[in-house]
Amino acid sequence: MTLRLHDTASGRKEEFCPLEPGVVRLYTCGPTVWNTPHIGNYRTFLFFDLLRRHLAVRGYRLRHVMNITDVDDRIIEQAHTAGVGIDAYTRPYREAFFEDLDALRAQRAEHYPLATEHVPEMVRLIARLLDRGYAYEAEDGVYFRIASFPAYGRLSRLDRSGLRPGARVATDRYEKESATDFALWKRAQPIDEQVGAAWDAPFGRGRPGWHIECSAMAMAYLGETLDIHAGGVDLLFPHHENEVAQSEAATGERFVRFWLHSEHVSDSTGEKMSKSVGNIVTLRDLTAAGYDPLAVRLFLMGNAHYRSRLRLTEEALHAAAEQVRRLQDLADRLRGLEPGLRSDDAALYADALDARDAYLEALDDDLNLPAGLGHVFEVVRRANAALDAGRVGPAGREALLHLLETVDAHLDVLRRRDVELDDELRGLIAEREQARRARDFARADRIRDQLRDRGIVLEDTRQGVRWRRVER
RNA sequence: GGCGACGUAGCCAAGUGGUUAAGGCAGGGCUCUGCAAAAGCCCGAUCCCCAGUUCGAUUCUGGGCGUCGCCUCCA
Repeated sequence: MTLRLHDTASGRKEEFCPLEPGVVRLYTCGPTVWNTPHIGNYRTFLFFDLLRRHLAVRGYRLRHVMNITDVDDRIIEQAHTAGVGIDAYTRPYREAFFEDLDALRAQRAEHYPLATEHVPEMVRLIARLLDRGYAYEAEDGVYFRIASFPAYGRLSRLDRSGLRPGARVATDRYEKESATDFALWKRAQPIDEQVGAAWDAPFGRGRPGWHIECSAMAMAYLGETLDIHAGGVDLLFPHHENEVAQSEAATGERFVRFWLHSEHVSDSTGEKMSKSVGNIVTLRDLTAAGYDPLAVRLFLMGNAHYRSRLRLTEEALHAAAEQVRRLQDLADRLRGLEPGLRSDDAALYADALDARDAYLEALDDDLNLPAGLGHVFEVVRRANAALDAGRVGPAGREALLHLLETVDAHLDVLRRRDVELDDELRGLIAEREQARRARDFARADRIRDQLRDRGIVLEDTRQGVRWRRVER
């Protein structure tokens, strides 16, 4: 089976094949570092992670670029209010972003270019657009002339005549030929100078518009044509539409071969999570509530297909946490199995291999991880039953571990986080063991309840006591 | 107003023109256990409504109802 991906431009799943054999040029829209990202942002970033990992599973080398927008209106305003430059203002958010990516185990892209470090590339691109007549200078900046690009609106399927008239014109502070023309360059205002957000350019000192940043950096690192450009659906219009217009107008080449868009996360009522609505939940909120980042990872990545909306609820998060635990526990059981002592269940061996094929096939079908996990958990159940019955031998063990390894190439939840117990908790567990050996079960149970209240659950097994942390 | 998506068991969710509509969570019963936990077994669906196409539709078409998104900064 070949990898098929849903391309927004065609509206269909298309067979994926990179321009250059074996190498994928991937550009993904990264964060604007003006504030703490919320879970919705991370869903998108984990979608990128899933895409990356599956491309790697399919043998492609990756050239993945993810921009970091460190200059824009909000950053300038916030920095000014805080009385610092934009670099100082954005630094903590940039650092927090990478910390969160690590906590969620998102693989690193090959490049994370900062917008402020690629202004010359943007200036050159704007100059090119001016030369070719696709852009014009106005009093307050340089604009892209949408009327000069007939294909405008094709990607997002928006008819320009259908754009709601009025709103944008009435509120826009900038002067331009047409209401829908967008800024490539904004002339420096005093506030920009104060926070260090102004650069020299042939067409006047100023700062880049948001859209031009992605085109310039994508082309700087990956060339004029990208295999895949991905982002959240809310970027489809106008951001990606604008990127296509300015990039293709400048180069005359096709900018993107595959457009991939991931859906939103909504709150428990079904409304889109966004800063303006004020219903955002951050990763920190969830970890503070006792959720394992790996459960959050599985929830964001695998609870629903990336093109359908994901509703954040406690039940769904708990379900994800349980799935992580079940996978980890099965892996532990299999690793701890003494090889060679038991006979194999032939059917289970076949099931494990079949499930692995079905899993990979689901991933090849537009990254359908939820469907793939369905195949996997069916075998998880059978594997546990076989382990209970002592019917897992060397071959079955290998096949099952191979299946888990395959799944973990995407999920990456089997490496346990190092969670430590303090001496007091350790002491309590030892004390309970002593009580149990003395058959003082009342005392043992009391200690167990005590630990449960502190978020530690004990399991007595043949190999001795196991403990794990639980939510809250 | 324009464009679009979705509506599958208590919750999340995959999927298909036709033998039993994946899987997870939650819940109930049971096995195992000192008791638990874990694990396993058993238990759950008029596939939003109506009409049409078809030998046959949850799956296709049309209409309705509902939810949501984009058209403005937004992952």
